Amino acid sequence: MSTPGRGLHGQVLDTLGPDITAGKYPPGSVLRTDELAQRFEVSRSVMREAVRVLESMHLVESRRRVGVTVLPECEWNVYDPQVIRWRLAGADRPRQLRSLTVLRSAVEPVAAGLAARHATSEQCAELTECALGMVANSRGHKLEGYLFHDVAFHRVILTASGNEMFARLGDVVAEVLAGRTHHDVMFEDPDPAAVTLHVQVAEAVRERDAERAERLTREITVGALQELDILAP
Amino acid sequence: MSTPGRGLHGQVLDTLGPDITAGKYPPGSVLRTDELAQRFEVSRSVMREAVRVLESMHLVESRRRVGVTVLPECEWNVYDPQVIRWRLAGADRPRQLRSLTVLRSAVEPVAAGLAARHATSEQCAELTECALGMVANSRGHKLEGYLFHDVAFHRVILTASGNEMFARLGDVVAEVLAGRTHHDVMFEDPDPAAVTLHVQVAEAVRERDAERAERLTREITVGALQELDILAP
DNA sequence: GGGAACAAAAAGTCAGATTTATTTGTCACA
DNA sequence: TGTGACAAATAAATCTGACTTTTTGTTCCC
Repeated sequence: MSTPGRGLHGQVLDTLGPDITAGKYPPGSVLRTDELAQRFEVSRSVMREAVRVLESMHLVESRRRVGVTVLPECEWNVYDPQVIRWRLAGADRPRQLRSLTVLRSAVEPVAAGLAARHATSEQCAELTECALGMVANSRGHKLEGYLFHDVAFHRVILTASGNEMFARLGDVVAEVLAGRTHHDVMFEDPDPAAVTLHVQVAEAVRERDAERAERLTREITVGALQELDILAP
Repeated sequence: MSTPGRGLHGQVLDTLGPDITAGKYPPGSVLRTDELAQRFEVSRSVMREAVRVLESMHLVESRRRVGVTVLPECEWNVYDPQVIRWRLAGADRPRQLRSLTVLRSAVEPVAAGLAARHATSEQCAELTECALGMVANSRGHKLEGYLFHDVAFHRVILTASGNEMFARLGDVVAEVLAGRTHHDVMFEDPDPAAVTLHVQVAEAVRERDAERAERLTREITVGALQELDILAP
């Protein structure tokens, strides 16, 4: 996944990024460039490049005479795919998954509604194909095959919405779905009701029924929220 | 706004970033570090830092023996606040505003529903205060005062939702609202119906009525969509 | 006790040398 | 003619050391 170690500075980030997002250095901690360069056995220039990237993610702030200060969590660019991966790999993975699932529950229904209006006929076909793939893999512990088509399905919806911001959430959704299948408990076959809903969403989009596509997708995301016990009592 | 020119590499980014996001260098264009360093009259090290930042935003890709390649728009980290600002400052500002407004319409209603469940009493008080501020500035061409309270209102909603991903959209919403007031036509006083809706949302949150808060906020965002002529025929 | 001058610390900048990976072209051999 | 290996060219990647600038804290004098 992603691009591990594209250059020395990338390798430094692969350790330093997760360390920071994991809270190893509490907000306000001060690091010094020279010290870091020594620790990672790289030149100062390489270390500076790494710091610049962390700075662009608002994970740290570099100030003269002070050093590289770790910023509080509320400043981080939590939409940066790299930051998301680092956080998902760390200890607060569960909390991160909850945040992302709530985001999904807000975005995907609207995206589905837009997809019903803007999807090309190719995208409609893709969608149907994905839904059928999900059905075909919904019984008999074929979880990987199911996941593959599930991810593809939601990617098509987000892309077909015609909104670039939605489209870019495809990777996030993929990460969340993969996380649910691999890390969390999902020994059993997927919920048949969920499978049916996906098929119906594909139908609704094909029939240009925006309202129905939105409502059905909302049911899917409500299910995702319930799996994580996120809901009102 | 933001932090212009934090170091030489920042100044380089202030021109190179907008240039790239404006499409001045079409996707696939190849830039060379040395050439750029000469053009901007900075050392190669500074140029490299700038390139690293652009690379972390997925605006460009740097490869040996090839150079710095500009990536297609679909690769960009469109949620990066810096990228958003650059694009809003450029020629496709209208398209960007539409994307962001659609995102708002998806996120804010859900955020309001969550805020009704999780808002602290201080946040409820803030919300009421903001709504009252909007009312007070809703007549007599007090657009700046209105904008100030409007931005604050939506920030509180997003923060009070308790979801960090939502909270981080505060700046985006601020940008969109400011854009509407300053750039687009808004000579007249704001729509009285919108003002009333804000007051009612504050009420709903205070009374912990999640469903009503969500529904009312959806009405607000539908209004925002209509202003930009984004809606079904 | 307050303000100005001074000193130290750390990031910021630059320039040159060197290394490394990738592409591209060439040449020999099948 | 095509294909493989090998060599050269190229531009990024890295390292190093010297120098600059800004900020902060201290000290000294009034």
